[in-house]
Amino acid sequence: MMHSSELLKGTLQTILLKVLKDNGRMYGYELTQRVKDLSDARILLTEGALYPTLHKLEAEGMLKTEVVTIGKRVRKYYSLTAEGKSLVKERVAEFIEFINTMGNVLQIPQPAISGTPFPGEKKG
Amino acid sequence: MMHSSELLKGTLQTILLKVLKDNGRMYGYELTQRVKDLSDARILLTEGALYPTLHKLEAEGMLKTEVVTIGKRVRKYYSLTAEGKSLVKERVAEFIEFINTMGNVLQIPQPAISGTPFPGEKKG
DNA sequence: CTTATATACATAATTCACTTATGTATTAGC
DNA sequence: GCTAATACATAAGTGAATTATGTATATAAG
Repeated sequence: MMHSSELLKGTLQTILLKVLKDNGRMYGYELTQRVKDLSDARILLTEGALYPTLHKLEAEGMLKTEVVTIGKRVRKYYSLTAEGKSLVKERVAEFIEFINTMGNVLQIPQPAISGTPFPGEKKG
Repeated sequence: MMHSSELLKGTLQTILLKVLKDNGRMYGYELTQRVKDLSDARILLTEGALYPTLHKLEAEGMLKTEVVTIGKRVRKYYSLTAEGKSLVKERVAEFIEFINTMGNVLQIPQPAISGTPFPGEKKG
């Protein structure tokens, strides 16, 4: 899923489901780009993780697909099913509980969790 | 490391290092209890994950040990080396960056990350 | 035109942090 | 005397990821 950080493990399904919820129907490559943008290039999805995960979520009935041909290119659009929408809520709630728990264990002061996206970064 | 949540993966070293920093020298079993307390029983370290990780951190020079005999019981106390202290800072900073990044990707509103430990839970 | 890069999908082999299972031994509670 | 808690340790197995590979179209640069 990513070059660095062991921490991303276990977050892939949550990320894909939530980004699909927020953006409506999207195709695989588009998802990688959206996540790259949202994370300021900190999370770079690899195909080896992405496609098997999408296939799995589809097989489980969380996602439905629609194949669209653009010229000679084939795109497979994914969107949430009713079950999928329910799963997103669970997963995001679980993630929030996780960070609150970790915040207590690691004794992280509140100001450390900033409202500002990517503070202190430089352009260019 | 835990029954539920795939999310804990990759957090074990960070947890152990930070709890050792905050509590000084501790032994393995004590660490499992401290983490259980701090997490309101949400994070239950298993020995199969705990001991190999402690051994690895010791082998890497991040922890030093001291064996103490209490009656006929043997306790192995772990504490941070100078290198270990430096590693804690890195790891905690990395974790904070991780949750800020995830907060942006998942579009989690600030109030969701509460200053109150374990809101809404019930006793007993 | 040719080459490199970006777009777009897919799967197989491998890795590695974890879970599960197992083993040993002391101490405390009923 | 039995069970649970304390206290350490390691081996086998799992599964979500990485890495590697494959196919094919579109575009920009030389």
